[in-house]
Amino acid sequence: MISKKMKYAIKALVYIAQNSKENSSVKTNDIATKALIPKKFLEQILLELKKNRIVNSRQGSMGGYYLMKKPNEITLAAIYRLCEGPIALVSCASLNYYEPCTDCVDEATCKIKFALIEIRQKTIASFESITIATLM
Amino acid sequence: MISKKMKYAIKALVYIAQNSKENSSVKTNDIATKALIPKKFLEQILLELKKNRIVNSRQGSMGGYYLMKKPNEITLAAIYRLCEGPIALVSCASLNYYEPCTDCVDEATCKIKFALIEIRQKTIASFESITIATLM
DNA sequence: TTAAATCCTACTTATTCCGTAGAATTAGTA
DNA sequence: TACTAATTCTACGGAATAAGTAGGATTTAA
Repeated sequence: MISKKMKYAIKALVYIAQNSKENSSVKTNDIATKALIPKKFLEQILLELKKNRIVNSRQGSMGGYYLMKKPNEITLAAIYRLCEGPIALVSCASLNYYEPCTDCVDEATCKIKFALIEIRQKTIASFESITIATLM
Repeated sequence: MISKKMKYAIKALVYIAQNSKENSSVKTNDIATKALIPKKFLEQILLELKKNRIVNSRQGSMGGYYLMKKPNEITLAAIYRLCEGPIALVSCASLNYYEPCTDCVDEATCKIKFALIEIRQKTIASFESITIATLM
């Protein structure tokens, strides 16, 4: 199960994608009330999305958030990595966040690792097939 | 990422599968030392696996644990549900543990839900393709 | 200058994770 | 019958994470 943080991130991105006319930005307040997300929590999430260059923002009274990529370029895989961490089920099967297991008997012959690498590949494929465009 | 509990459960089941001759059982102590799992933690995990009829046990000095199903009948999906809960990424997309979202704007038209149901199907398929037999 | 927005940091509260401890129970064996 | 070695059961505890809250600092359009 994903965290509320990730669910809110998805909902917020979908809302922004649906409600931004050209050159316009969407206010946190709007997103929070329309998409039913606690506002202060949403602020933090949007800041993190910004740090990861998925959205950008304008400050000030006409400010708000807008997407930095096209909706079909923002994949579930990217959002997942950002909110939940590695997609692999164990760190030793992760590509981007590889770490050896502390309790591994013999990594070279570990069949669990190889099986979980296969699972990772499939999961990445299905997470990359879903984008914000899919969800609008 | 899966919990240590689930990882230990997998390792323990593989060890039991590999080390049980006919009608023999495998001691917690053996599993713990050979598979590098904290013993007291392992005890709890095995008890839970027993409660879910994946293993069974004999008490007493010749006691220990043995599988209640064939290795190729124990799927990663079953172990996951037992250790981690629902496979679906959100509860409203879950088959066995369905619950409506508290923050849903309109469940009937929610595209996130439908997308995550698709993901669930694919995840279940890949989790069911791996069994203890695959990992021996 | 002011109102309205984002930005930043810290705090809180509850839950889950990862074990540890110790005693009770069971069963084989001398 | 007593001993021993195994599982079973229940509780406890520290650390980390989740899900927010709070309050102010900063920025910008009007």
